[in-house]
Amino acid sequence: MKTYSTNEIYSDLYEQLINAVIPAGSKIKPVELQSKYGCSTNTIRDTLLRLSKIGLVTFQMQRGFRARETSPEKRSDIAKFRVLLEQEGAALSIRKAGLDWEIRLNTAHHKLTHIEKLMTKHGLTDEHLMVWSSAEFEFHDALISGCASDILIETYGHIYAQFRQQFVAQERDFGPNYFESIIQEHATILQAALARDEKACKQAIHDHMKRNF
Amino acid sequence: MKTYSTNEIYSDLYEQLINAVIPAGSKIKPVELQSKYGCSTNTIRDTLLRLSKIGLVTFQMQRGFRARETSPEKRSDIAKFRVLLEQEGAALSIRKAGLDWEIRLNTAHHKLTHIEKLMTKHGLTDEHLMVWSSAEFEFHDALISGCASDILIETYGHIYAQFRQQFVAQERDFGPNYFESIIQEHATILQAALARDEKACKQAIHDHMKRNF
DNA sequence: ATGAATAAAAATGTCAAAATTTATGGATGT
DNA sequence: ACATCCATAAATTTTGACATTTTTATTCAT
Repeated sequence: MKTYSTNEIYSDLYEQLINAVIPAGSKIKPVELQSKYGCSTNTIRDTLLRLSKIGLVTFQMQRGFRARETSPEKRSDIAKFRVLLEQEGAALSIRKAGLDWEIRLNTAHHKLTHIEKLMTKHGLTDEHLMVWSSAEFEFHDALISGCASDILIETYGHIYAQFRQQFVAQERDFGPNYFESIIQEHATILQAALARDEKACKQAIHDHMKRNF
Repeated sequence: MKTYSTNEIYSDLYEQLINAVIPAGSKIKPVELQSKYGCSTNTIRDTLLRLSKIGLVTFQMQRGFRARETSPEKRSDIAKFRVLLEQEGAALSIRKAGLDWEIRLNTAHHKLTHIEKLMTKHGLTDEHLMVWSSAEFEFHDALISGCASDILIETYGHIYAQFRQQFVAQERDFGPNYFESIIQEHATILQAALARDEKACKQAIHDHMKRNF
């Protein structure tokens, strides 16, 4: 049986929360995870406190931990907030960032479309979805990476994680035309960003997310 | 000697971080706090992990805790980000909120000016500064409280705390005309908000903070 | 002197168990 | 049937000891 280092426990729980293996809103009891990870309850507690920093886990004194709850209102809320941050980050990047930002963004987009095309062809395995998931984050992260605001980037990371947690939970029709739309939307965002068109980029970000409002 | 409950330890450390009694960037060692609070090092660790959620404390595996660092760039960064969130929160409130929001805001402003006038008269004791500090937060919090976005309000709270931590640290001339300007700025924000003038309100928020950019 | 290597000290992380608090289920009385 | 109380079980928090890692101080060779 596999043994886990503390960092691996963190990553593993992170993945499970992001992918709703631990469903949003469900209670998380250190005692139950102890045996799986082969460590003390205290180590689990420690890890869960660290996960509560990014907001994937909520914590209340004397009543332990929960995977952050979800509801239609909360999903809408987080989607709108994500748009706000991403629009601002992208606009600042367009205004301030240089060539290396363009390259970073282009690279991330290239990787992303590569995977997305694979997925439209072969359908979506769990493994593909995992890779896509991180490529998608890297693209959006690259988009705002030239904004020169550490706190915005940090916060965006948290919000993106919560967004994933909330939306992966609910079933969606990942039909073939779903990914085709997504591919188009990402391309539009990229184009506007590289053209240094602030307004168009904000619009494209909004359009990309509006199905989640 | 006073004994501390865990929640009191949390609050006490919170205050010390906000008011730079624990200076920004300094190391925080559980062993040293243990004796003061009469508990085990582990309880301190637990509390510090919880404080790291709001960003007052940074944590790195194997190298413990620090009060979040500060620098001119970081102060500028956090001030601008605070403006972004507050502008958005205020604009949404203006658009969506009703009478109870107006009352809440008005009440908070009334309390705030009351204290600010006291301070211009009698100079500023540490105790006054403490009261002012929380009244100032309550005003700004009330301003965005009608935005109907829990995640925005939650995030704003964290950012406001970090803002305090970073700016209280550095000396400022709290001269008599400092507070007079502040009083005027708060009044301008209030007016614009109650007049439901989104643009003017955003401008007033920007002007209120721009000395910190 | 300078810097790498090493030893000593300090700080941090992990554990298992005890103490505390909260949740659960059943008996009692209305 | 319904609520209240109590006893029991379960979960959470705290502790103090121990293992590991990092930091600091010292030695040694260049």
